[in-house]
Amino acid sequence: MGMNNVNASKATISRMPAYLRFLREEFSKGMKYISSAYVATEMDVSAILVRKDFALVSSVSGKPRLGFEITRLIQDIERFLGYDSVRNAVIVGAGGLGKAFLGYEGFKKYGMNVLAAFDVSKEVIGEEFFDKKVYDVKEMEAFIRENDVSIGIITVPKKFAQSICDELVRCGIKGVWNFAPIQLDVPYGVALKTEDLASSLAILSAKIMENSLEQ
Amino acid sequence: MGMNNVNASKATISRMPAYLRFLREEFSKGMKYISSAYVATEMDVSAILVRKDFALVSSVSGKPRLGFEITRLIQDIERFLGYDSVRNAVIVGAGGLGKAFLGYEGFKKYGMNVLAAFDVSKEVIGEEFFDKKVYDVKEMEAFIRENDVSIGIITVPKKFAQSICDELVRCGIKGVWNFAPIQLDVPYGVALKTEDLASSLAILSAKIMENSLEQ
DNA sequence: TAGATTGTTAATCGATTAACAATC
DNA sequence: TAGATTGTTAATCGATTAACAATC
Repeated sequence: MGMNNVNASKATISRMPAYLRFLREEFSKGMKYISSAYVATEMDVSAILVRKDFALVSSVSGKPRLGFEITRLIQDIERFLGYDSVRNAVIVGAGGLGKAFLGYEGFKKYGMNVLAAFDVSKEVIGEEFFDKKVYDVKEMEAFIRENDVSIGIITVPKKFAQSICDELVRCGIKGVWNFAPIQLDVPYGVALKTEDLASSLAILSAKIMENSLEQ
Repeated sequence: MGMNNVNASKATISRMPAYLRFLREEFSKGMKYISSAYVATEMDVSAILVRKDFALVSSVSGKPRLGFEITRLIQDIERFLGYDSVRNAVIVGAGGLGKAFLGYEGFKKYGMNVLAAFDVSKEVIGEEFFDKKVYDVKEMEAFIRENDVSIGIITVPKKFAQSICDELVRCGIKGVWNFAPIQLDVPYGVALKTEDLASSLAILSAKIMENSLEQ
């Protein structure tokens, strides 16, 4: 199930979804083969890096003069990313962000199936958003165990984030995707990925500053 | 205005907001001085890296045996990140994610002031979310120029993202923060940061896979 | 064939870590 | 003073790029 080559670097892994999107689009335009140089110019990476990345995930090599067979690449990347075996996920915190994620169809394309949301507020418990229901957090453990849920998405206010995280871990979750602006502790063996908007914004601001200095 | 040292690496910049959050919290607990070793263990980075990072943003050095003066560090990081001069931003696309961002108070703490949202749908134009109004996209240029808006946040469906981005650039925006799952083109001199959820999810999945192999 | 494009090996670049002297 | 902690210089590690032979 899922990713084959665990030896791929973090950097390589993080580029894969973008390659996949690009390749799917080119394929839908009727392209059959694609060169690393073409991918490189369109995607702002070097051609050598593209070849290295493709070599890492693909079982077949590209053909000199022709390039890489797009359908094959798509298959290989999909399998590499584990999109062939969708993971179940739940959202904890049905606030603005939680609701937005409930309605985001795209996750399915990324190998993740969001089943439901959980919250403590009576105002949202029982409501449905985009055909997905919000349950009482008390029902979370049963739900997770019954539905083979492996990912917990945390979209609660930061002061509740650690305790919700602990609860998810206790329920046997395999990975926590944290959107609260706080550093969480998870035990060894549980995967954690925190989205830090402040960090991204800092990078953007730095780029803006850099540009303004150049002019 | 804003960031001082442009020589800081991307990696260093992206760690700064997390340091800042941590230092603010320790300060609120009554701490006056802090050692790199303490920051390191609490934040899962090495102590040497903490010292290197601090040295890069701070005008004063730490004191042997005592550590770093927290208030001073906080000031220095805030100035480094440009939090002393807040940037104005607008959101384009008042869907689920756009609305969630309108309601997110945290951006102000990160040096960004979201003024309003824009959309094409008559259903949302004129509405208010968390005291912030949704305007017709047609009014965007005037608004951006009148209110000194430097950041455009794109939360529209991906098929509209590039044209909205072009429009923002035409309005003189300095930086684009893109949440649509698509690679955008911006001209030289305009900063771009794309949040790629698929990419983050791929990293999380990879970690989960890695863990499952170890057991 | 000639030429475009691949895959591989070595070099470079950037970021992190190790070692250790300096200092309060 | 002794010891904790800093800042700096060198070493290592990881990722990207350059060079180039292989090949269809």
